[in-house]
Amino acid sequence: MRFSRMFIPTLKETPSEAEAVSHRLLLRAGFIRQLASGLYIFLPLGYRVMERINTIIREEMAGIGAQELLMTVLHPAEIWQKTGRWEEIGEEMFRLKDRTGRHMCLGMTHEEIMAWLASREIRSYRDLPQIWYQIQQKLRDEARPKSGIIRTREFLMKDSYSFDRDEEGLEQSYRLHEGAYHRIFNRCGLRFYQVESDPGMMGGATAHEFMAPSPAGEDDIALCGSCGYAANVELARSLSPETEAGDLPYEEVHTPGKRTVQEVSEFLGLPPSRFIKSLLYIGDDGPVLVLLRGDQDLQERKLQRIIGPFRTAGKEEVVATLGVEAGFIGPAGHKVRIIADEALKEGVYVSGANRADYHLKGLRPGVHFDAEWADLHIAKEGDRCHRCGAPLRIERVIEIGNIFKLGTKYSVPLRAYYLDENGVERPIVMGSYGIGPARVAAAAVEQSHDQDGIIWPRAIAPFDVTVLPLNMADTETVELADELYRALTEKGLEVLIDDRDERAGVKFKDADLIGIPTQVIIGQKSLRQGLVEIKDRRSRQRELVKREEVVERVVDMVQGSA
RNA sequence: CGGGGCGUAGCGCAGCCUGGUAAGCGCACCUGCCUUGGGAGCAGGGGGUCGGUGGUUCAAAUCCACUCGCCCCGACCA
Repeated sequence: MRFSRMFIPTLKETPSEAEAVSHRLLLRAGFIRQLASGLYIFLPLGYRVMERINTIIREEMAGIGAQELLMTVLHPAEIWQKTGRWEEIGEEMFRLKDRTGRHMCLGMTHEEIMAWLASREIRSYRDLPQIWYQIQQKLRDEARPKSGIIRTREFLMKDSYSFDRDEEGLEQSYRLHEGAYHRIFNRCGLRFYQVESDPGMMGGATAHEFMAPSPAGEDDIALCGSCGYAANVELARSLSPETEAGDLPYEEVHTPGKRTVQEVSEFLGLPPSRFIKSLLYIGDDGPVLVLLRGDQDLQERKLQRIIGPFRTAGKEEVVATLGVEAGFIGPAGHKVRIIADEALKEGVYVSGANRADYHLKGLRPGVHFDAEWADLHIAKEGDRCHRCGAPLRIERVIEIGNIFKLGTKYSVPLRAYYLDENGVERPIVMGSYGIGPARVAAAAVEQSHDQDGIIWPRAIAPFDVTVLPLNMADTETVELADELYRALTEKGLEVLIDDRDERAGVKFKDADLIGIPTQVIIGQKSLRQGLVEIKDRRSRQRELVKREEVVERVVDMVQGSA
């Protein structure tokens, strides 16, 4: 491909709206353009990267026997109504009517449609198992699109769905995907973790996410370097640091105006971990008092899993429900449901005395109050692993893929049943598995760049090699460049030749920005000695090679580390 | 949806507080000369209803109201 004929609008300056590294670089290097909030156009370079990622995905999906198909973007409402998600999902779903007034939506995922297809076509256990996948546009009216290509309203997604007879079959399909995902992300050159995740509204029990570490991410994961425990902090368990031991006499103390743990802690000279935080939430089934150790914070997802949707209680609600104002609430003597974090099971604590301006020392769980025990706190850096006790670390990550065991959540309402050997009708057991190719690309840029630009992993770079004839006015340079371009292309490499009539500096800057892994630089000075320079974008190392040996050397480089 | 910020030429910005003499700079773009190993130089040139609407005023990029759009933090994220 000739640079002069390819649409590569590079930018010297960063558009002001771009914050995330991947957003800035993809914009500057001419890979993407923004159409509106959360809507991005992939320019030729960006599209090439996406296609290379998709090719890797297709190869690995084929490797586990998955079959590619293509569904529609527009869905009739009835199918979504059957599973209840038409109502469950709020404003995030784009909805519209066709000309006859029929309700439709734009597909944000395809569990329903896949199950619908299966319900019509799969009759017998002999038809199972199946794995169907597509690489299809998804639309979600995101509350807050952000970070360039990482969170958009319209995005490409590889989504596959497995159909099995039973849990055992599902387990196998799940493992196949797990393996394929590891191969895909490795081939794409990403650093990533597989972590336990919250199945959430997808239903089902087991779910994992594939997470690429990056400060531009939106999730945090907890990792144990010792036993390998890895989980999204939404559900990560952890042991809080031991609290200071020492008995406290059971007594009420006057704490005028001291409400927060911080204030009372300083006032009484005791560490926050000796306190019980009492927080009132209002769930669908009424108020719930949540108890946490003073040095911990509530992981709302964990509470939600126990009591469903909830909100914090207002000031008046606190007084009306508990008879005391916030700041002096204690765990004892209330009629509301009380759920306490497990970290409070042992020890002697200080808490509110249920009386304005007073706190209570010497509180013992099981003696002075009772509660349901649950894991409620957010796992923090420095907490210990609940499995092996080693310290946990927390990392910020981009979710690049996920795998869910769905079970029969979609097959039952959509009547996707098959007949087993005994002629018994059984629901198909499903799994669903996603990968966001654009996030893979963004994560690659986030993880692999320097001051000058992108450094593409070889397997997903828009081109394998770029040829830079520095002086287009020099016939010998141009001729050699063309010759090398042809020879490299014949070797099966994707080559971009910068044939623009630009100064050397411009070509160097653009080449580094765009991030093609190997640069072949043809300058007059070296050429007079019959030498051509080969530069590795990542290491920045240059080597001078005899002009006859360039092709062989470049092919080695490209294939060597691919 | 709550909080914050920003809309002036393709991009990055100044001007706004203190209304008039304020449509300006750098880059990019076009023409010519020159130059060719890290975003050159000189000369000439094109391009902007100052996001939109309404108001205040003799006069609005500048003040006021409304509105649209974009970004960031949070909530949400099937």
